[in-house]
Amino acid sequence: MSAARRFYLTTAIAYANSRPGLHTLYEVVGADAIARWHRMRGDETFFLTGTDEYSVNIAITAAKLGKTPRQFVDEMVALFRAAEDALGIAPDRFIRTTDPDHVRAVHEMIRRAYDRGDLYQGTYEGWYCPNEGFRAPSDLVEDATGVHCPNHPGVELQWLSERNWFFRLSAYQERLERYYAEHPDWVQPEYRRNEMLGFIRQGLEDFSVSREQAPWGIPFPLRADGSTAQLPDGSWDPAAGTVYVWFDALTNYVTGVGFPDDPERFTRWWPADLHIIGKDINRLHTIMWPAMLMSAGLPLPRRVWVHGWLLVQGERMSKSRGNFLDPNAVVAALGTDGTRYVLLREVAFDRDTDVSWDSFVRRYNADLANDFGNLVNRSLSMTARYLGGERPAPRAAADAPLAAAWRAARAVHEEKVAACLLHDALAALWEFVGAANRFVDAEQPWVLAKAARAGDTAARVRLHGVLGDLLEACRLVGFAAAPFIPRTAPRVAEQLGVPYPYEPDGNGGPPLGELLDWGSGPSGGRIGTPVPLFPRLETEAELVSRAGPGQ
RNA sequence: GGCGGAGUAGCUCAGUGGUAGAGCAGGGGACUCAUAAGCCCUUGGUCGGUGGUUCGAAUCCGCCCUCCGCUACCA
Repeated sequence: MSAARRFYLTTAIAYANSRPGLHTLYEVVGADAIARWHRMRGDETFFLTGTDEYSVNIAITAAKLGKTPRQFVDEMVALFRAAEDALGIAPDRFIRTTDPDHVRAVHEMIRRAYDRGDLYQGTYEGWYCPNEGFRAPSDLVEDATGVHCPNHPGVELQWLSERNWFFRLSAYQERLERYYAEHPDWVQPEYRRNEMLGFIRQGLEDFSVSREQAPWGIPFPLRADGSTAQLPDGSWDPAAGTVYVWFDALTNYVTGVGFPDDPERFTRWWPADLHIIGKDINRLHTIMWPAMLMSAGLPLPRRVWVHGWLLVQGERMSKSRGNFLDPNAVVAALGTDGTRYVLLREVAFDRDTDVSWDSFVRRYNADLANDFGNLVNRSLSMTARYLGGERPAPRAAADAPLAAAWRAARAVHEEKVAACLLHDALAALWEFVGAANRFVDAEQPWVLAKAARAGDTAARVRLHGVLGDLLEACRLVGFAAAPFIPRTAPRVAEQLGVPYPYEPDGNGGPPLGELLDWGSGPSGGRIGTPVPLFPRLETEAELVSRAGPGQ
């Protein structure tokens, strides 16, 4: 492990068209855990997340509610931020595409593309659904009454033709292929990379980057002749149109670290180390975005991680399907850390996963209440009862069976976090929790305590060693899992009677690695009061059976 | 249609040539420090189908069935 370095990671910005769903925040929770991991390791970390707020749909929705688009998105953003607080998410910046510095960044990206010769005016035409915008021909259904949008079959489609700016993506096919070849790991998991490579090899078409008839958007900064569209009073000529989604949304990643206002800060943080995105926007991030950056003369992100979806009975959890879970409701039931743990352990970060309340509750009870929570509680209770609350030191690593198990678990855990396989990372940690629970039953401290009370000195020494090892195991898991359960980790430390040197967002304190060596905790002292960390939840079935007939 | 992937215990999955595995769920047991938790044992699968290769196949090859991902302007 090298000395502190800088680590910049981002999530996709969430579309602020309605209240947040758990499936949207899942990605942010995962990114937050990775960000905390880097902060605690001592890396200088910048974690960016935020909201995408411009679109025709948002303007329409706001109008239906009798609000201005700005009022509407302000309300949605407040809901996103509240839900993220409830989930313990601590970004270094929450960016909004409506932020003033983002407008400057978008304009600069467009100017650079224009200067490079990658922007030209052309005509965009196609079937337009008033509810959804332009639809690809492959997305349309045709019947006797004509062509319809599959999502709004009753709405009449219009054939629209607009004069728009286009980005010359076609010119980047070769450069993208070369970049993929020279950076084989830059899109992960590998099968996602292969999909994109296949797409590139099919040939790339230019894409439109402006709209004439979408007033709720960032003003397009250029006129047809390339001159500025800014008016003498500083405002922008509406006749120049607005920026369409690609430049508007993707640019947030550079805005977030100072582009173009603060070149020094930007140079320090860019390129991003990691973009975390959902599989539905892979193409935007691994084909269009790199081409845009090449056009702007900027380095490309080092890695893009493509996660899967949360499914409900095999179907994608989504706002439009209406089958999404309210993050606040889940937090109310499982707690902040319970929700974070269950999301990141139960859902595989590299593919789709079916979820349900039942799966969440079972995972919470099995892993948090029964395995880890109870391990901490039983270890502390025995220490209080048998040793009067004095915390014994763990045995030397060579003499402690758990030390070897820890060494193995820690190595796998660190490897899996680095590989973004967060579910596997937690599994490695919990395998060690299982080893600690088996250790308790193998050693039977209650038998040792009885013998010690009867004057058996060897039993007394062994009791101290066993309980010292157990408390050490609890400490190590508590700190290693802290990026995933950041509000519980300090409580673990407090109950164990050891200091917790990190700030609420994971900054400060020594490099985490120093605290994860067996025996690296403070010696001596007393434990705190044992309090269950994760109260066991009753399943729906248990509640029903307990109520009994006629109740 | 093209390219890619997957079908293994009730559920989620691991297992790429040598007598079928894990976790959870279900059943039984011994214990008692603990959040009626933990620990031990255990029920359960002709490893999608079929035909081959091989001394031997979940594992390699052919065909078939089913499912999924990608196949450009909703974000």
